Amino acid sequence: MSRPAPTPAPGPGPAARTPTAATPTAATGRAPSPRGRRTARPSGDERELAILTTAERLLAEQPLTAISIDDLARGAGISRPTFYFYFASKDAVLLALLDRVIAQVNATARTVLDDVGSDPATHWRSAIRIFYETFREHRTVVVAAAALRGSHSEGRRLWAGVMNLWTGRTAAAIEAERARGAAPDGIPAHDLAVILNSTNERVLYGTLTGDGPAVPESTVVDSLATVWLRAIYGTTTPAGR
Amino acid sequence: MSRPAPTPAPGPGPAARTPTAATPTAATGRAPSPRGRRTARPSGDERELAILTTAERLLAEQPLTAISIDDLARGAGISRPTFYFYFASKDAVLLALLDRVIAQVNATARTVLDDVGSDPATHWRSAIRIFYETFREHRTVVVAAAALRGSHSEGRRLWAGVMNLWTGRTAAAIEAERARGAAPDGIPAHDLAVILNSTNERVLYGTLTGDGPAVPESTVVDSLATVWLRAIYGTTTPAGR
DNA sequence: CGAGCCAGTCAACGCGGTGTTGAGTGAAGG
DNA sequence: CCTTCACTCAACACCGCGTTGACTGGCTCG
Repeated sequence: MSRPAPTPAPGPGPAARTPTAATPTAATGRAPSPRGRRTARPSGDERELAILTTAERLLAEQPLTAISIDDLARGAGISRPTFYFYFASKDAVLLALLDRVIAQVNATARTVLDDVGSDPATHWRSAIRIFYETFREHRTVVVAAAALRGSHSEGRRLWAGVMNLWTGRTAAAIEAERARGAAPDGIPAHDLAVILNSTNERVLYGTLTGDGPAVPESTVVDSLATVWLRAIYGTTTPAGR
Repeated sequence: MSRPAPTPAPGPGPAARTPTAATPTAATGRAPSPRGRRTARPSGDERELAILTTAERLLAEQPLTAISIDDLARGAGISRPTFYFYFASKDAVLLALLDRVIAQVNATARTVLDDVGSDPATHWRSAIRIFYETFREHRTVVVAAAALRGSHSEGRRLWAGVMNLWTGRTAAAIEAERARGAAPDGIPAHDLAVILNSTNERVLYGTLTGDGPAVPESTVVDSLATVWLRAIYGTTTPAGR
């Protein structure tokens, strides 16, 4: 009964070490122990962080399903029941990890992409590059999260949120380009934005995991950028014969 | 010890009911009982089929992880140990299901797409439509298989095979179009093929599951076709300002 | 300063799912 | 008839999960 109540973020603890960087992100586990912990007793945060880094390390070698909670606990130097004091489940750990990645990609994107773009080509290209770099840097987490998405509703929701944000921005940018007469109509801007962002997600995933046919790392960004430009600015094709 | 030896396909049984339609597809489970069964004692095949249909039925309501082997066995009117006589694991069942879908999409595609195309636009469009129809018809299996792909190496391999086949065809068709001067260069044909097929996979998945931002069912095929045409035939963009 | 609270910890338990063993049964078939 | 072989299942061993309940040691407040 000493479990922390469903209070997500009580106040700024002394140490600035809080791992879950941004986004509200509800807890994962069914019932009992939601994510956060109340006070800032130092050892506590260290443990939480130890769990996260252990998870990231193990994920580099094996899929989430092959990692037991006991592995995570041992890796962090605690017992299995103690693990549950910090996280409600394995999934919750991965979700916390994913939170950090999402926060980073969003933050980076904001600093670079706020201007609509004097030169559209480089504008779109740099947006793609940011996605690529962040995915690449945290590939283990991203790959594991993609797997989670298939079976875990909370994971799906989280990912859907990210995609919504990005397709929203993309759609707005496309509409702006259309408004100034630079891009043709033909597909609703929102749908086109969904398609292009889906493309990035799937292609980058394939390139970074390397299963199935994939685009080589050295040229993914350029190839994707070319497809984006053609899809956004290209006319509906003469398709001659 | 009466378990069937690792013989995948011994000879054509009397009944033409063999469920695993095409592709060699090694067994899934770690060690003991690989997929097939030897002779054609009728009750045997019926059982195997009963398991498959039960799986497909249950998948319509719940994810694979929520389905226990006992559910499958009971649904087919057998006990749990007996289940293992037919399949090595839950995953093997899904893989068998997926085999059928793959065989169907490949077969359908072959009948429709063999000619290079008098009218490119409709050619590409009908290729996309076939994918869409088949995905749609077996959406539960496809969705479950996509989830499996994240954690199961055999599932990954199977899916990679399909994608290889399709990107190969697409790349060949693109190169043919380039050869006759109808399409420009700019991206290696193979890479473009990978990108476009990845796009289809991800977008159709999103549309059929409905999580995250998605393209409406009524227009997916058209929108995708437009993107394909622009990506294949569009020039590298004037991108003016 | 002593009482009490509270973050933090873990041995031990119960549960549900998995895969295996070993003993059967009944129909073909020599 | 007696063997063989496809097929079946009760019972078992095992593992990972999530929970309980008891314990500890530092902090705070009367």
